[in-house]
Amino acid sequence: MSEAAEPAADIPPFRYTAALANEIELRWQDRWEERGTFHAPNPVGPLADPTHPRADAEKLYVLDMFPYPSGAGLHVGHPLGYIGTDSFARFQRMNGRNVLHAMGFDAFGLPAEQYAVQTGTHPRTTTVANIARYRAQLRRLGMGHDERRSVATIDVDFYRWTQWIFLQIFNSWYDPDARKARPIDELVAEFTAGTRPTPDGRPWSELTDVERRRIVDDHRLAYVSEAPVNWCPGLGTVLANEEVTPDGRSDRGNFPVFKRNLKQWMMRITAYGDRLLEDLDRLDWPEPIKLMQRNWIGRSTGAHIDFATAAEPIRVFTTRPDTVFGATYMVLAPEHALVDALVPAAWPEGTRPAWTGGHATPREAVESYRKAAGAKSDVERQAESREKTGVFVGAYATNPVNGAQIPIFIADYVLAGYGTGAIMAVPAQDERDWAFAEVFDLPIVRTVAPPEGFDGKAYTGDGPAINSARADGSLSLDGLGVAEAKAAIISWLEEHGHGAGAVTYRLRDWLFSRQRYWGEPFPIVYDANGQAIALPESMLPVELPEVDDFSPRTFDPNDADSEPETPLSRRKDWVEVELDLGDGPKRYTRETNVMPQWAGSCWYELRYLDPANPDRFVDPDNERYWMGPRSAGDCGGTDLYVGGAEHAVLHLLYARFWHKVLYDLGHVSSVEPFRKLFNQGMIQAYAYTDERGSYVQADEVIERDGGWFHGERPVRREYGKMGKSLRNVVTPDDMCAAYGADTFRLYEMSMGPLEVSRPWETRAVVGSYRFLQRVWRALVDENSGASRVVETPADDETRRLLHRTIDGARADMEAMRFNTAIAKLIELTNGLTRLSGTPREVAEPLVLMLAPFAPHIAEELWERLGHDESLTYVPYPVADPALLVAETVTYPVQINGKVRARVEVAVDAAEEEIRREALAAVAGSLGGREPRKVIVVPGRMVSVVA
RNA sequence: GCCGGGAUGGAGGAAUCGGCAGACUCGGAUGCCUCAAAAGCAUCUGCCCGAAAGGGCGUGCGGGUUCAAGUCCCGCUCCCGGCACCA
Repeated sequence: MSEAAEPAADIPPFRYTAALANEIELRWQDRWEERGTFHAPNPVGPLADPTHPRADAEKLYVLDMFPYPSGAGLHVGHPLGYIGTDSFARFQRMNGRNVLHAMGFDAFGLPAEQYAVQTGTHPRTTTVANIARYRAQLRRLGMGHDERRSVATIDVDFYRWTQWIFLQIFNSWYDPDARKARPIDELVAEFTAGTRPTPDGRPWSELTDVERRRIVDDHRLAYVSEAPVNWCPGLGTVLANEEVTPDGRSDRGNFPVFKRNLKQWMMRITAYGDRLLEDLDRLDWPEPIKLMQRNWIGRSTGAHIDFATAAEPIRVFTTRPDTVFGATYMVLAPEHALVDALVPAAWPEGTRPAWTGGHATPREAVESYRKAAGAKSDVERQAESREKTGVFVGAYATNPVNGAQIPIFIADYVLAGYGTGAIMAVPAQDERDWAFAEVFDLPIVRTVAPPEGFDGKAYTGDGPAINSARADGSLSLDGLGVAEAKAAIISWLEEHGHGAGAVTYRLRDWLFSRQRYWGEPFPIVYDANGQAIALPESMLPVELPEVDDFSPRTFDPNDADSEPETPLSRRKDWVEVELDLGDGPKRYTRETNVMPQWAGSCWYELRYLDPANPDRFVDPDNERYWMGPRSAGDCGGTDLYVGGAEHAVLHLLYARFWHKVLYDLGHVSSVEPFRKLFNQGMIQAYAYTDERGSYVQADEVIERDGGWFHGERPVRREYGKMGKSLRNVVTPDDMCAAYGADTFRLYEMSMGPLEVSRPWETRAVVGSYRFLQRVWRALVDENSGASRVVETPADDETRRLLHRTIDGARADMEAMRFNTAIAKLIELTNGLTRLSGTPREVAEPLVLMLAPFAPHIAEELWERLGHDESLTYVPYPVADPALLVAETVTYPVQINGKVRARVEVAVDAAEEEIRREALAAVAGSLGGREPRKVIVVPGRMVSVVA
């Protein structure tokens, strides 16, 4: 029988127990809140405070990726990054910085909406409750957040500015000559003045209003366009690729999914491709993340080449125009617009049976192949990457450089969305083309000589061009390297009107509308002509209206031609409005899509700076102070941004894009939103399944005899996420109850480097608890509660240990190596246990160094040391350099790489003396022989070669 | 398949610039305290041989460079993350 709830009677009354920790923690959390301890003063506006001790200090903006407040609350994995940033922020406050650290909530999103569809509970109700829970949990962990700045994306005062930023983007165009976004009015002015030609060359004055409107809309950074999506009539929604199963059905409900075009709002992020790419060089981000963004943007240089056909010419993009003499066939994406015009009535004379797919006519073959390709999801098209499929369309194209007639195929390894959706196939220099050529027995002509001994198939490397000359001698690339050959062929193509040098990107424009309820409404109405019109700023916010039913209208699951009807579209009284937009009252209909969840996370870091500003999304002075460039050439942005690597591409790219638009339009002074990025690892956990494959409660599993058991039954262990369904969740609340928040924080920071993922292990938490107990015991007598701090100076050894600790801990803290900083604090503390009392000159710096990790116990001990004020703004200890230098150095002496002896010599000993001492120490091992070589590395070691 | 990252004791990890591998913590062992247990404290704890002294081996695997390699180079294996066959 265990009566664990009752503390044993003989525990000393003043021991640091979980109960005492909880009492201390709740008290200090109240005190911090009352005193506004973590309020960071702004330069201007309601949060300005010239009397604040850090009002004139150097600033530091520390940012976490804000969470989506899920119904399950936090588990121990979530706060890892938050504890890291809080520890860093607290350290930097002690270094005199004015630190801004706040936490908001990314609160629009699908889970609350789906819950609402199921239960009828308004997503706002659920979300607001979840946010309250998250706030309470974070407060309980002792986060030093400025709670005045805690915003949520669902707040009307927040999303009115999300809408405002949308309007800025809508009312802008990208000027490629200026390389920046400019107000759309300036474009109109240029057209009107005739300084910018219209697309078809007609004078602006001769165009109708609708024509003008169309030209302008084609330039906007936010625009409406047909975009291919996964339309699921059975659910009435568009699905993400990951929600579509490999056989083309919906994950939820198993309905058919159709890939088809729908009218969608798009953002012209591709206009910023080059700047998003170039400015990566100015960011202090992990190289792997930058590389992922570079690959995602995927800028490639090459050429467009036009291949003549019986119909219109086929334009291809290629990065290897130098290999055009080796183009022996062409491949179009099955969806390519030109395919229908190319297909003849019958197979041409001599068409090989293998090319027809067994069909009687090209039309049949094409349609059958398209159907098969259309039914495949993108995932499946990838999975089948090895087995090349395709079909001849029955037509030929002319290779412009040598006049060769080359067959045209369609194949799903060519994607409609990249480049021009068509390729010239050069099997000798491209592996996929080689594989396809092998399947269809197509000719292979090498145009780059592979190196001697090359026995592979396609050769993609550099080498002299071969077989690359026109018969009439007017063009020859032979002998040129790849780079020179590219330059030569591009100028030939340009001269003869067959093509031109070109750049393409992998990056595509951003699909920005969602056919859902729980998101920001667009500040857009449509007029009688169906033209999108931006609402004026004065009509913001467009509030999300209440609806009876949160689900979209569903259709017959097989009705591929159905059109989405969003929840908002059913509120006819909201959709139909009469407005005066400057030309008298008229009737309009509102946009009934909502924005994607990304919208709020694209700019929330700016709102933290000025959360209550009613006039602007952020005051320019506040933005410049917290995020502005620090020097010429600096890109500005937050000083630190911590979050998981799963956002490496989408969120971080979208947020950079919005920020750059705001910069171009003069609304912010920083070029980039996040100057420095740090990717924290994930806390993972073991889960256990029994013989039936059901999960068993993980904390009831015991390890014995090299296996795992739940009761008497053996269970299997798997490693991965923490989750309710896996029955392995451990919450911070559990840890606070068992040990207190300080122990929990300290443990998370000491488990390993912040950037590394690692398994959670509850039984190891006690190590951090014991450490805090030892610190407490060093300063407080457990039996009497009296101070154990003595005013006598520390002995020399203890003092040197202290200063080595300060020196090392400070360096570790600067570099966010919290685990090794904590190890050093433990060593210092362990060095105090042999003393009968703890000298104040050691106790005070120890408490201060502990404070970033375990702020509550540190505040409590600091108060017991006789200080009235919180230690939040007390300077972090500084080491005395004189005490860091040892008097002697112990040199290991190696013979042939193995340590055979050690010698201790004075720190300033001459090399000759070290050498003499070392040789004397290993004389026995050498047996009188002369060493062949002796290497003395000052301060390190001596190496003898026998 | 491609791209990126990683692999160190029973476990998490340390070694920051090529210079003593295993700091610190968990777990384990032994002892002190205790009627007993818990808690706490102390000592030990990479593997193998050995009673010990001592010796040998050792940072995923195989090579290489070097007086010296966890660290650098070449070739593999496995694990984790990302992916849009990107021409």
